[in-house]
Amino acid sequence: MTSASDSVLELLRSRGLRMTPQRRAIITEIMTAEGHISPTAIAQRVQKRVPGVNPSTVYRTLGVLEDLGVLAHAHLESGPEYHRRSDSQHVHLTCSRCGAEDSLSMNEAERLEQLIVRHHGFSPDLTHFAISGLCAQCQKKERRLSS
Amino acid sequence: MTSASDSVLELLRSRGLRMTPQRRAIITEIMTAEGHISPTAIAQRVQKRVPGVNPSTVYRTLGVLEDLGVLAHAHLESGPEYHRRSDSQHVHLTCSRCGAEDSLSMNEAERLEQLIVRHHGFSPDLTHFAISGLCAQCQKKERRLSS
DNA sequence: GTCGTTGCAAAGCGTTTGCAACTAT
DNA sequence: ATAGTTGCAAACGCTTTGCAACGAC
Repeated sequence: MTSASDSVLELLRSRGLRMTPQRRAIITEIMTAEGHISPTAIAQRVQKRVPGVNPSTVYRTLGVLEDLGVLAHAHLESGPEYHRRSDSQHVHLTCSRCGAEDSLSMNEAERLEQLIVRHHGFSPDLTHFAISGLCAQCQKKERRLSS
Repeated sequence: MTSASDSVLELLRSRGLRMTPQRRAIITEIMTAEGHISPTAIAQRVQKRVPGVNPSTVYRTLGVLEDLGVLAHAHLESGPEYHRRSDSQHVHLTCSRCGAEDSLSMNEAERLEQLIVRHHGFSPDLTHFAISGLCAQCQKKERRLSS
């Protein structure tokens, strides 16, 4: 976590960018967050640690970190979510009925990606958009309703 | 097209809802649109035919039609897009580099869906979110850059 | 001292909502 | 006449922007 911040620091420096208290707080927040987190949520959490950090600073920092390749964002039903690029390694499955979230391992995802690339020449990144559908429980409920 | 509007009319009636000139215009626009179309675009096009139609009416109508099962929406990189539910039958592939759009046939999509449902019990709807990635051309360009 | 960064306030954009007037039925 | 529907204007939530003050280097 500290080491993660440090390597980001180096990256920033190498591009003539600076490490400020605000950036440090934002980076810490994301590095300790589990999975993905929305810009708004980051703004709120950072506020608690370092009062006075403006949302626009959060957005600008997220942009910088994404350009540097430290972060990436994905689109879930609720909107954009950021995560460390180093663990983008899962595909979001979100149930459109109950909102439950599950995920595909990268192994499984890669098999799917290979199928697509083989037949289309298109090389998909299944982590960028979520996959919507019905979880096992809700499938049963739907069957009950329709019968 | 006329028959499509007519069947929607019946659906509305059967639920105690009404067919107004505004709705007729919106329905016509979507029924003649190719593939998918954004709420904003619908609003603009409808404006040209029937000046004075308010965007909020468009949003409300889209909601009604989606509840009735006539329409569905998908999430592309540019935001939500509506389409006739009857031809939701393709998966959007969008190139994150050049923006090119391609699509997967439902045959291909179903194979993928089966793979997921088999291993996860989760029944995906691959039409709801686009799939991001690199088109064949952009893959080559990326390779050139990184070498 | 330089130049990247921040906060602020304002504006942007797409979307939603309350309400009174309207109109399809 | 009875609801459902509309336009309007306002508010919404998220995000972006211009700019002057600030602060990391």
